[in-house]
Amino acid sequence: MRKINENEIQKVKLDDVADKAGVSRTTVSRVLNNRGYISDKTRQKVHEAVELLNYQPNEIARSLFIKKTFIIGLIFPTTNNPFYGQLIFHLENICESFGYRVLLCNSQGREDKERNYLKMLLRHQVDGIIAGAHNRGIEEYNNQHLPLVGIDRFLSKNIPVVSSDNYDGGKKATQLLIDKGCKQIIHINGSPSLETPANLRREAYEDVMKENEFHPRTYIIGDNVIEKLFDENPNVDGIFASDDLIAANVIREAKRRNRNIPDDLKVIGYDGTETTRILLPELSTIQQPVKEIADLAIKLLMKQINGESEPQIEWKLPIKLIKGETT
Amino acid sequence: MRKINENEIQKVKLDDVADKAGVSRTTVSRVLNNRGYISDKTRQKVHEAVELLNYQPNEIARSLFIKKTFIIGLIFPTTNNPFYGQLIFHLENICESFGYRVLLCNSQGREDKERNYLKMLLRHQVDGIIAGAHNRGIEEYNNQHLPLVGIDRFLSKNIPVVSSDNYDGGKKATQLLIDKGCKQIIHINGSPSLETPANLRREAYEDVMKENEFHPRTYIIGDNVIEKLFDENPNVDGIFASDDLIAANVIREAKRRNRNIPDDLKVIGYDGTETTRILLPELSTIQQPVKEIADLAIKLLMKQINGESEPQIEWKLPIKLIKGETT
DNA sequence: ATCTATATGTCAACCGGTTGACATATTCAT
DNA sequence: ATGAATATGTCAACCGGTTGACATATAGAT
Repeated sequence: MRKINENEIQKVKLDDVADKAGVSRTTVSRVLNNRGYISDKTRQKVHEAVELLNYQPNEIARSLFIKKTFIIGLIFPTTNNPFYGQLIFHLENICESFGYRVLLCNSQGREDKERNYLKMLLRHQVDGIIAGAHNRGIEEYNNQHLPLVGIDRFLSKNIPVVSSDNYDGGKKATQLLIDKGCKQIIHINGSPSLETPANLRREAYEDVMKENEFHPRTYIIGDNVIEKLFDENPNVDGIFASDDLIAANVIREAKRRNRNIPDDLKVIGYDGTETTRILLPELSTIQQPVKEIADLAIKLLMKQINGESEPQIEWKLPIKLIKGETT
Repeated sequence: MRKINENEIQKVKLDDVADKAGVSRTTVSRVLNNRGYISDKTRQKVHEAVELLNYQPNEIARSLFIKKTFIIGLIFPTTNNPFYGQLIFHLENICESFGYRVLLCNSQGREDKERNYLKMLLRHQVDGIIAGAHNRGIEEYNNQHLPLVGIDRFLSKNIPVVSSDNYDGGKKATQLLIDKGCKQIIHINGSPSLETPANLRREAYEDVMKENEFHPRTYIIGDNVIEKLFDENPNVDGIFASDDLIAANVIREAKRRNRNIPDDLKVIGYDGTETTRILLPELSTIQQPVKEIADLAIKLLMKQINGESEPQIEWKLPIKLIKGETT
């Protein structure tokens, strides 16, 4: 560090290292990037100077020239949710192992925020984006030739989507309730207007119900849905919630109404995150392969970044049925 | 977008806009940044060109010149934890409202990772860092004159630390167990070698215990601590866990041993995150003011970024005792 | 001694913006 | 008509790296 004048402290830059080592700027850059012929003596002088000055290359300057930032944008509703928290953890982790860093965007399910984040990421020249936000109709996703992968979320018809096998999950959840003898099974799901593969959970639920000659009934998440559900269906004896938090709310409401779980009412959720397994281990649920989803998403993104082609658009990973004490 | 040759597609740049609008590069920059005198006619021409070409300024180039990236680095153990997930959500959110973006780093409690992340953030020229990672002795935190704020974590003696009132939390938790009639109360905590204000939870526990003429006993988190705790203390009737996930594990083990909660054994946790409140609402806990912590941390960071001085180093925010069914 | 191949290093343009210094045009007062 | 003030815009240097083109030195071959 070198003082220019009071208060202003200049960061060490390449030229300082070059001066110290008694070589040119280029030589230092060559040494640091291992390019061209450099004698051991020079190499060492440079490394000593770098060490001595504690030089940290300015990635911004580097990025500008090489037109690559090694930054991936992540757009998800919120880290304050066990599923996304766990997913983002793995995504960040894997990115890091590939030498990429991660700009985090919590879109909070708001289309305007998502759009702004997308623009911001483009201005920041990110090398790719992984999005699992919950909005549709962001046309910006289409006309960018930017590496992009969706998680549980259709972004545009040519953009790969990675998700768990939602249909199978919905099927297994519903089947479990039926096998356990439930007669009136209700499903709680997010709005079907969101174009997400998670809608397949509902589809599977309806298919299985019909196959077994039951009448499917789905409630859409919203204010007081759970209370309404219980009020309108006093005899409900099986509930398939499309995520574990909803399932937890169902359980709470059931307790409030003195419904005994699993005797009077069986409940199964969806996600099976680590946090849920710890906080609510008795919950039956469909566990998503979160790490595998993250792995695949990054793999597909890296392929795009490296210009390799990949025709497959939809990717489904196997889920796992966890039978707990709530069924 | 303008094709240079096959496959390569050049992003629209300032010069393209200038050409389109029939003015110079400077003029476009002036219009976009509202500097100097620009006639309405010129201004409009430029805006039209920007619109037409869908121009997105390259923030990398801009950052390089103005020496400011509007990026804040966040270093925390993992988003896959309800407390950090919620905290990071708020931090990102508030940053966004100030026009800053966030580079996320999951240090996983590993000192080497934390150190590497720190270096990476410096190379990326972040404007500031908020760290709540769980290691000590990262000397790099000291000699950087970089805006820095710790959350629940001492980084260096001049770096502000924001935390909840851990002493008060520990006191209230312990006192509650005593008030409820517990005679043998045990505390489970992280390693005291981590220099975190969270150690005050333990200190308060010990102080309150002694005041009440009880013998304090603390177990450090590790393999099978909980089983060991029960094995070694068959008569334990109160457990104060230093976070809610541990409390949940305690509850699970207690059930396995057919200990009735709260009759035979009372349990209280710490954190009281939204996720815990949903998944395990019956848990008694000390709730941290997560959003307020985030607010204050960002406020302190912004002060540093703007060069304002702030003598206070330690900041404590009030916690809230939530009495649930486990006590 | 001359020529070529191999090492080693320097120069200067470039990435895409920003901005101080400067040039020109227009308006207004004297 | 002249000078000063105001309006409008251009030029070129700069941010801190990277890299192709080029210069020089040394070694080895003929």
